[in-house]
Amino acid sequence: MTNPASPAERPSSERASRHPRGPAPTLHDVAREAGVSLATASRALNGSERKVAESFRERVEAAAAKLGYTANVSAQAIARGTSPVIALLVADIADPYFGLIASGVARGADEHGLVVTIAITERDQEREARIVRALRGQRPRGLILAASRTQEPREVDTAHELAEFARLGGTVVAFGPDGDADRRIEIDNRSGAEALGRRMAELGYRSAIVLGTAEGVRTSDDRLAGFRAGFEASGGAVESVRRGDFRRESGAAGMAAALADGVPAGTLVFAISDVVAIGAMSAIREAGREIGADIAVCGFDDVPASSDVSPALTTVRVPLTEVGYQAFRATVDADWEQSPLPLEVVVRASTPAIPR
Amino acid sequence: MTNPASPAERPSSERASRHPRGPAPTLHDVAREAGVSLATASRALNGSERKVAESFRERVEAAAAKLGYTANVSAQAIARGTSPVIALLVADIADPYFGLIASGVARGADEHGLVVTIAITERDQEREARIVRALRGQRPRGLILAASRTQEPREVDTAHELAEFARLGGTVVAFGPDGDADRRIEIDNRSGAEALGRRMAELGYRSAIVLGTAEGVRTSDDRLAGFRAGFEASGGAVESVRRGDFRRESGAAGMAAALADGVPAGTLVFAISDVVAIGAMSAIREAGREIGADIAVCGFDDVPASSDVSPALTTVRVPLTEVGYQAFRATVDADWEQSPLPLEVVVRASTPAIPR
DNA sequence: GGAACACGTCCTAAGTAGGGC
DNA sequence: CGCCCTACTTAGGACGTGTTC
Repeated sequence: MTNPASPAERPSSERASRHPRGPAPTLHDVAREAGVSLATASRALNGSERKVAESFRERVEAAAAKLGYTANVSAQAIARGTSPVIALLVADIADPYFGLIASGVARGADEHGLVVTIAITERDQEREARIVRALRGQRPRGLILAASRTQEPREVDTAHELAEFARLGGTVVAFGPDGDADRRIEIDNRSGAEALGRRMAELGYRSAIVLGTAEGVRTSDDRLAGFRAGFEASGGAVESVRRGDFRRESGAAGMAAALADGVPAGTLVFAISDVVAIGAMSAIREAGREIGADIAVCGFDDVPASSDVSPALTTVRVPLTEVGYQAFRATVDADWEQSPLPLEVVVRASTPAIPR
Repeated sequence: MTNPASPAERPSSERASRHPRGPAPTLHDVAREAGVSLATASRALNGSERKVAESFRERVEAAAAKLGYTANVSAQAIARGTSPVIALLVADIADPYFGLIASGVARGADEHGLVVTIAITERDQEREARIVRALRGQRPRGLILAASRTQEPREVDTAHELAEFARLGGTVVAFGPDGDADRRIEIDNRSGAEALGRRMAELGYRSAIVLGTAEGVRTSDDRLAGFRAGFEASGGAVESVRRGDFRRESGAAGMAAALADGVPAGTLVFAISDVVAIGAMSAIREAGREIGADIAVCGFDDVPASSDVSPALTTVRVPLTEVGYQAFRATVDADWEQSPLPLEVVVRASTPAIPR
């Protein structure tokens, strides 16, 4: 008789597989294989500061390799009281804005041997609360809230979840001025938009339409206020503000509505983000108008697509990958301080200078 | 004297926080608070099929809510022998191709109450092996390899890691014909590209330049072979193939090189992906040539940006979010079978019909 | 419904074997 | 010889759950 106590037959409903199934080798198995004690094996592989003689270490490592051993992270997490994961909450991972941020977070995590778990909030407060609560169960080292949210006090639910999360020793990093977070990543949307507004006025624009999101969303409010301040201080006037969300379709719809109401030539459209601006551009084109000399468009973020549309989109460059990387650092570095995140106005063909 | 045995002072190097730190409430705490046994609390909250009297369940739930209890996922993972996570490996999360796939995976995971951990392979075999190995420690339910890889047999390293992963009961889902995976998501790149090639020939194109990636990358090989078959069967000829990678810059560089060698008007450029095609378009524009009547361009994927560039890019639509969703299902459904993933040629302005 | 064990790891205490001084 | 120092071993508790009896 061979070893396995109860091989039994697998229920046929189980996934078919060409591989023989079996339990994962444990540290115990490795120790036995190497002929050392459990404690030594533990020290040799995932070791503390205590030293292990070279010959023993080699034996243990050889045994581990032979058995294909990998430490059970869950078990380590329980024993150590902390698990090597960073949770990242984004509104929509298919949006390049969040894709770039995620990219930066992932790079940092990789450098530190941490794992990134990602969740989609869809900018829904209730969903967000549910997710934070579920993620709390993972006992992550840190939680990065990248989805910009409303200015209004968060519903008690999420605030409570975040507080609870922090109480367990996790660091909460939020984008923007978030009262419930331990640390904040500040993108100076206001100044960036202000510089953009000034620059547009300098180019000769005097009348602008703004495509924003619902009032109360910080990112949108700041960009809008900044743009208005800069544009009006230099002689421009914001004619109207249309509200939508951060999606391309929202930009197209908002622009279409504006066009239906009539948009004089020489008008500038400022969209809250490049993605929205690109949606607006498609609406302008569909209406048979021209982008640039006829209707000018500018956005915010400098997403890669912005330099690929034509005419290329004028925007404010935000170093999003760097932003993500910093958010990660904020999560793990004890004495973290935000490095400056320089924003830069990038003028392209979508906003030609108006000849006087 | 208050309770805590050794409050001690925290080392000042520790992260500052406005929240009092403390251990997470455990099931034990909940049971004590509710005045029931541990087993009952466990059954009431994360319970198996066994019933718990309503009055007890209520008491337990009330206690849990009061204490802000959340089950420790790691502990559950150990006890149950499996953890509620799906690992997703992509080459580059900032690439919209993977962003869309990730979006579909995340949606599926959310529906099933699973967590998605994401890792970046950068299409580096060694990195991939390392990541799979590290992820194995998490004992995830499933592993999705979305990064297309080379056709050549994988280095022993990764193959072994994958086999080991499967042996522990995890399902490996790979894109393309991957011998080491339990399940495969097949995108019919060849047929799609063939249809595109035929269609381009029908539009009147007779001469094409192809921008591909290094030989051996399945996705690229299939698309290239399919395009060539369709295009040549209908009277076209592929003049040259330039190799790069899947990034925008690669498309720009490849196209710039081609332009330096001379590209006659009426030539069609087929790029291995939309992202590459968009890079090529920028190079064409920079060279002072016109996209469309002069040099036509088509791509593959139908990434959102493709309909936003102008002229809009002709391409093959791949339902990427659906692909991601299906990859997720393949991971959890016992009797999964791939549903058809229809590809569709989308002709836009970047490939105008050539008047004869 | 409860008591007790199992899951895989880390950690500590106490003991032991060997080497150099 | 006795001493200390080092690096091992054994034994067992702890972590928070799920799951027999």
